[in-house]
Amino acid sequence: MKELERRLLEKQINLTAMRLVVLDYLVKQTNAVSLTDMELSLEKTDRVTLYRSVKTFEEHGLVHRIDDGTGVTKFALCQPACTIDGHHDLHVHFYCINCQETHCLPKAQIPEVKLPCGYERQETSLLVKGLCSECKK
Amino acid sequence: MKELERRLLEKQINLTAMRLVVLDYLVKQTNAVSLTDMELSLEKTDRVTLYRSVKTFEEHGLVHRIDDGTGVTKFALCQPACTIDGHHDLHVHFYCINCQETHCLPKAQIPEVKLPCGYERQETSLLVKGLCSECKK
DNA sequence: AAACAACTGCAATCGTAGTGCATTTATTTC
DNA sequence: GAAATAAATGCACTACGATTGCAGTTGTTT
Ligand SMILES: [Mn+2]
Ligand SMILES: [Mn+2]
Ligand SMILES: [Zn+2]
Ligand SMILES: [Zn+2]
Repeated sequence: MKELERRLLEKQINLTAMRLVVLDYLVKQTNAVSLTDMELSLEKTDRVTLYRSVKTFEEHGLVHRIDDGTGVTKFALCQPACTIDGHHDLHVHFYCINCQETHCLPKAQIPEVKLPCGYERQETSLLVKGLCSECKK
Repeated sequence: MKELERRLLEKQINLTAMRLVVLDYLVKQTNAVSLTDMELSLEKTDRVTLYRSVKTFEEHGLVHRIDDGTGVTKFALCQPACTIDGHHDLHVHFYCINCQETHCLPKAQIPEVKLPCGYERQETSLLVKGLCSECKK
């Protein structure tokens, strides 16, 4: 439990019961989750509070949001490098069209992209859709 | 005008007045557009009909949809290679955080991504956010 | 011209994101 | 430790894009 608290404090996020519950849930996930996922798994939690908890986490560099093309935003824990000053992780995300799960692929870094002259890059996201290793079998 | 008709027939899309209007609009755009953009620009058009026209265009490989992270789907004409059998264009998309326009960057191809063992790629999308050449000046 | 298929337009629904505000809980100040 | 202040929470409600149902229209076929 101390581990969860440490993780919040490390990112300068005030401790609350709710946030500990949310973080506890997030660390147990093997794939990215939506607000609805959380809402269904964590009984007795208000969606808006979840929304704001995750938003706080995101602003402090504890979680990042993932747009997997489904129209529903997913969230997952960040790599340690992310701080309140910004997200500094550039990994690929994968959406399985069979099981419909969204995974972070931290080992697959997003390659540098050559932009046309005059364009300035600030963020890059790369999404691959296909079959995950489980569904491929 | 014949040009527009040819373009629809080429993709095996039946000709209708509405579809010609929509295509005419699309070919004049320099950036990706949302349904709302079309709705506002093309007076006297029903949003649902636009929705279905664009959907048909997409299914026949005439336009592709772009998820630029704003939560609103954008559309743009495809490169010629796309057919009813699928979209075969792998270019980068750019969202300008200043002018909020979304551009296709057909000259910036998406590099190949190494996936973890067992994953099968089917589609890839790469979005860069930043400042476009106009807004950078 | 009857029969059929494709297309269109209006109404209505769905689902997620987001805001406002009052209440509760935690922290600071005296 | 009580009052004042700030932060967090929960409920109600709004906003808006996506999508469906269905009836009416238009276009084709025989
Ligand atoms: Mn991730
Ligand atoms: Mn494009
Ligand atoms: Zn899968
Ligand atoms: Zn711009």
